[in-house]
Amino acid sequence: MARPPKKPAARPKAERYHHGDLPRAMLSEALRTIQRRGIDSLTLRSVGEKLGVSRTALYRHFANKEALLGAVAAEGFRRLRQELFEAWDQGGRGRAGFEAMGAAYIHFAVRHPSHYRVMFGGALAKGDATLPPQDKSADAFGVLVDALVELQGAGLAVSQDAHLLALFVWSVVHGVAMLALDGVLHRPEDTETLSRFAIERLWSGIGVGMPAEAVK
Amino acid sequence: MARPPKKPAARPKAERYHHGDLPRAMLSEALRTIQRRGIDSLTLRSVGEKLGVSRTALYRHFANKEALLGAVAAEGFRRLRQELFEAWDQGGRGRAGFEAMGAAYIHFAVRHPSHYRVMFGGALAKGDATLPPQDKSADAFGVLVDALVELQGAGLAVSQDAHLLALFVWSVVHGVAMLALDGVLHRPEDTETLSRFAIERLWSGIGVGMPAEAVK
DNA sequence: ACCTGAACACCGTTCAAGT
DNA sequence: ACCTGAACACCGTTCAAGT
Repeated sequence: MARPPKKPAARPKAERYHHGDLPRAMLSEALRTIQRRGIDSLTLRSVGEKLGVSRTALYRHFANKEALLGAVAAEGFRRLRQELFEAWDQGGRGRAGFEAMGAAYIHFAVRHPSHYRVMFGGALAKGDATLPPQDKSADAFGVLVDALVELQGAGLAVSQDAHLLALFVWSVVHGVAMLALDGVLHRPEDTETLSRFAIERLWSGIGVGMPAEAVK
Repeated sequence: MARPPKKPAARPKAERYHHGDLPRAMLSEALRTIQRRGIDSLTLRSVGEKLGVSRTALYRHFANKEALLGAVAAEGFRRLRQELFEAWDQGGRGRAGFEAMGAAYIHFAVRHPSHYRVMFGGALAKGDATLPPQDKSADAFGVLVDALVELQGAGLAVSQDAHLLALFVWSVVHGVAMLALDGVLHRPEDTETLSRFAIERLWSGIGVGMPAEAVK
């Protein structure tokens, strides 16, 4: 009423995001919410509010909520891919690297339970039509296939279809991760114990070499 | 207006369920919807409508929608438990029985994808407070533990903590099942191939006997 | 080219009221 | 003891309108 508004003033938050990369801001805000309050707390309204933007602004950049979740999933596969490769590479790319990669996979899921759940059962499950242009899960999977091929080349892994081997390895770590997230493993040590056991058994089913030393 | 209603008449559907077991009718209606139209189509309104009952009648028998889903999950574990036991028992309770049990697990998940998803990630994940009185997943798990103990007694399985072994086996079949449901395995044959491979590798990591015949 | 505000259809849930 | 009907708070989404 009283004060003469020379500049538009106010709109402090809106100003911040109008010029920036709104799609990216929405993605990272969605990620934040999912990680900290769970998937049920993610509403388009809350995302808009947090970003100082209308609740329908999202539709200028994403087809709908499902598309936003698809972007969240793709980002998850991108990060998983990187963590897997680092574990494999820094682990020395041998047996130790392989086992580090398995542990890193499970660790990622346990550290980001809600994000991990969005990565699966979401866009992936609804048929290829709604998949993002490049399926980011293929990237993460590719790291695993590459590792197995390299192990085979070094005579460290069984020489069988690498794609099938990789699917098997993925099944095992995915299964352990899901059981952990589903609350079947009640104490954190249980996850650790199963994780170690599974990866060790996995190697003795995949790796070639010592004839399964007697289990004492 | 015109016709004099001697008997209450009408209310043809309501009459049918007032005396019956409404909770059970609601559970099976929910199950039907989930199996045929997916979890997103399950609304309390539709359940009530199908049963000729108010959409809030459900609250007389279940705490809320989540509780209904918990009942759906429990029923799923009950059926899974039975199918696992039958596979194990009819398979001869040896190596063949064990492998039949693994195949039956994956088969159950593939045949009832939405139901299987409700079984996990739902009530199980939300902490012990909301779990049903007796955790029905323990029953299905118990069948697996019993089988492993029996295999150990017959000298067919590695002598190690049966609980840990069972968790490992569960991880593998759960992982294969989830990858199949998540659309990672595109063709049905892929599921079959991975399923067979995983169960065979599983046995050679769990069973005792022939020293891992050379993979040709 | 990007964003808003009102409106719409549809949820789960509560609660006073009925029988 | 069991069920109803209206009401409430909260969704995702559409669309004409603004800049």
